[in-house]
Amino acid sequence: MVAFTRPTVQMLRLSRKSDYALVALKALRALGPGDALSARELASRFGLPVDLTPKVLARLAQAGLVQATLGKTGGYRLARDAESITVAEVVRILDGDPELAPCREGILECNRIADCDLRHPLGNLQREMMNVLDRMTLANL
Amino acid sequence: MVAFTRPTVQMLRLSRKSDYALVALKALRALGPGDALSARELASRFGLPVDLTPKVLARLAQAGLVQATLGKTGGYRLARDAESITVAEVVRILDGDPELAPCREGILECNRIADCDLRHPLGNLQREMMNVLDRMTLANL
DNA sequence: GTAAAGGCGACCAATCTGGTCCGATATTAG
DNA sequence: CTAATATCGGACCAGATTGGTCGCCTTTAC
Ligand code: SF4
Ligand code: SF4
Repeated sequence: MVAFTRPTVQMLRLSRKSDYALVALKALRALGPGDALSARELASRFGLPVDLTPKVLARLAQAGLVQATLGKTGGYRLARDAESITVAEVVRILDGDPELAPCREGILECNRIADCDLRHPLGNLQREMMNVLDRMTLANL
Repeated sequence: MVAFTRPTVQMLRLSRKSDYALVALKALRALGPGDALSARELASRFGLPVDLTPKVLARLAQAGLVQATLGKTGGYRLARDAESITVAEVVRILDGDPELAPCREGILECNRIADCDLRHPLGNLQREMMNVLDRMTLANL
């Protein structure tokens, strides 16, 4: 019953969580020095999933990117300079360290993994890609 | 019954099809000028899925990366210089043009898409990423 | 004490990917 | 002619990941 189910490419894509995280971080960055924003406020302001947003923020807090204040008037604020927060770091926090080559997908392991002349070049590629994501900071995005 | 089901990150990853394509292309590159390899041979030599390999090769043939020879002694060979075949091109052929930002996931469309100051920066990032993949040719991988 | 906030774990539904199984046709070597 | 190859198409399903929700608990402001 859906009009256009354009199949979407999942590969080489940012996860939704990372996207949400970037949205939230960007909002926190625009905050005054003493202010804070609650997860609920962030969610309602940007239309993010209400129950998922706190989880994302919590991960960021664990990782030390944002600082959480408990209590009734609590909320989140940036814990570090916006210049030191990169897209790559956010991705690592929320999705884990990605591997470009699909050598191990879940339980499946590629049977050529022992002797494959593709792994190392792809590893280099991956590092280059992450470097790109690492050069993009919260400040200049 | 599986020992370590390490959850794998699907994001920022090459699809299996693209991986297979690279494996096959690399093998074709090592071929003599007049020789060719059949999909069946490629599959058995590298342990690729027998029924999927012809499909992948067919896509590459459509795109003009490899040349298919019909008939009993047919097979595939590279149709272009290895220097002109890039990882990015293979990905585009097999998975489509990836978008870094998950603005549209299938039917879902992000509700902030109209006014989002994240899209354009992420678009730039995406272009940079694809440039990285575009600089890696079949020759120097 | 109460309300509002964060933290955490478990769970379920939607979705995508990969892989398989079909079938039919054109082409070429031998 | 026969066999083996490529081409094209589609339908289908099982596995895995992702995203989203629910529920309960702790902490803090007022
Ligand atoms: S073929 Fe090589 S690169 Fe691709 S998955 Fe297997 S081991 Fe990794
Ligand atoms: S928030 Fe912006 S970048 Fe992220 S999906 Fe929505 S529109 Fe795209």
